[in-house]
Amino acid sequence: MEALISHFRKYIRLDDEQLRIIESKIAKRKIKRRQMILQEGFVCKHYSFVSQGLFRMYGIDDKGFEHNIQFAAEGDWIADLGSFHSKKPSQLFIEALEPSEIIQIEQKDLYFLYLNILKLDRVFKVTFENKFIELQNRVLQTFSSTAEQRYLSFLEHYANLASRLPNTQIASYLGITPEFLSKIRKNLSNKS
Amino acid sequence: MEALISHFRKYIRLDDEQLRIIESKIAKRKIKRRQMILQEGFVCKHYSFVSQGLFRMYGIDDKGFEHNIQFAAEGDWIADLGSFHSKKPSQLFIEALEPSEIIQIEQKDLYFLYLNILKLDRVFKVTFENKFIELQNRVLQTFSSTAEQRYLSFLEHYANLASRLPNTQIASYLGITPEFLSKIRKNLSNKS
DNA sequence: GTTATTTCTTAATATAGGTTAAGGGTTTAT
DNA sequence: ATAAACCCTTAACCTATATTAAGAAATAAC
Repeated sequence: MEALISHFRKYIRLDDEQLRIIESKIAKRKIKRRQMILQEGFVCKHYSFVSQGLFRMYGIDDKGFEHNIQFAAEGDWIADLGSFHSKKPSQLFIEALEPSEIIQIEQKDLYFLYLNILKLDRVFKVTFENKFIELQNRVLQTFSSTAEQRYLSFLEHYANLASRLPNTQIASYLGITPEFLSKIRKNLSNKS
Repeated sequence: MEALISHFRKYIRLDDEQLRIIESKIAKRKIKRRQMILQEGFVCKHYSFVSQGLFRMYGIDDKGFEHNIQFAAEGDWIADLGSFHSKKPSQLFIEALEPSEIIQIEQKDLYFLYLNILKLDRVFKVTFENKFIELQNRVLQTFSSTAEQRYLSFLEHYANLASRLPNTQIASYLGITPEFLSKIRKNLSNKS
């Protein structure tokens, strides 16, 4: 659980009593490669903090194609926030791409923590604000750059992830097919 | 200033002293149609709360084309959050599409308010979380639907905005050209 | 109320990226 | 160690959307 506690401590100070409360509300889980922690049609019941491993969140379109909307590695939170708060069935899947370990908080427990440790609002305010900024850049880039530019920018910006992900998964995140990514990679290697 | 105060009161209770502090840190401004409140190359120095009117935030690509990344109408916040917090020059523009009125908070004042009215963290946590959910849906939709489906979904979901915006602006938000939107609209009217 | 500016539409042509299909390479699980 | 599953690449053909250009319609400014 240390990973989560030190995550919180980046933003706020916590006394022993507060630590005790937090620890009583969280649970550690080991997740196997390929295992889903959320499936379409189910309500997203947990926030999951990744202490080890790698996940993807994706949706499936009319034609059955998957579209990655987010990856989450060590130090990231992952959940379908819409489903979590509305308690409506999710349209998304969250799957482990590597053997992983997560720390989970249930909805009622998170609300309890928000009420009893007011500073947690700050932690999550900052987290959501940063994620929003990141996503907004992604939207702008999607509309204003070619697939090749987006691929290069992904490699540069997420070098760590890129080396752990199959190209298939990167292509899906970039909004292109694996075949087209392959063409891009060939072009790039010819250039240099 | 009432608009902003009642916005805060949707989320938290504020006593008279807190109201006084907030009111001392905010400023009302009238903005003309076409006026920019942020331009590329400048640091975004304010959070702006729209009490009246309509804005768009956009970026410009290599070829000089504009891409709308967000609209903001009554009750919305608008700012380049990345530039605001990092104090680095923005790559974005924020322009009034209608004669408008905004309530602005400067960076140091917002930080002061965060320190002195802790519950504001909750207000902005919820705001950012909701904006994040919305944006994530937009990303998924961008990759998994055709332009026609996205247009229909925009009309349905943002009926209010749609009726106030020229199609040019909607097209830019959807990531397509005005010409192609025109073709889509023709197709739709033939269908029905 | 007129004029200037912006917005919308149409149509012909062009292109980034998708689809299909198939073979070879790599991982993974046992 | 081996079989099974997955992943990557290539190539020919296809499609959604872009580009260019130009006129008509609507809106804003004076």
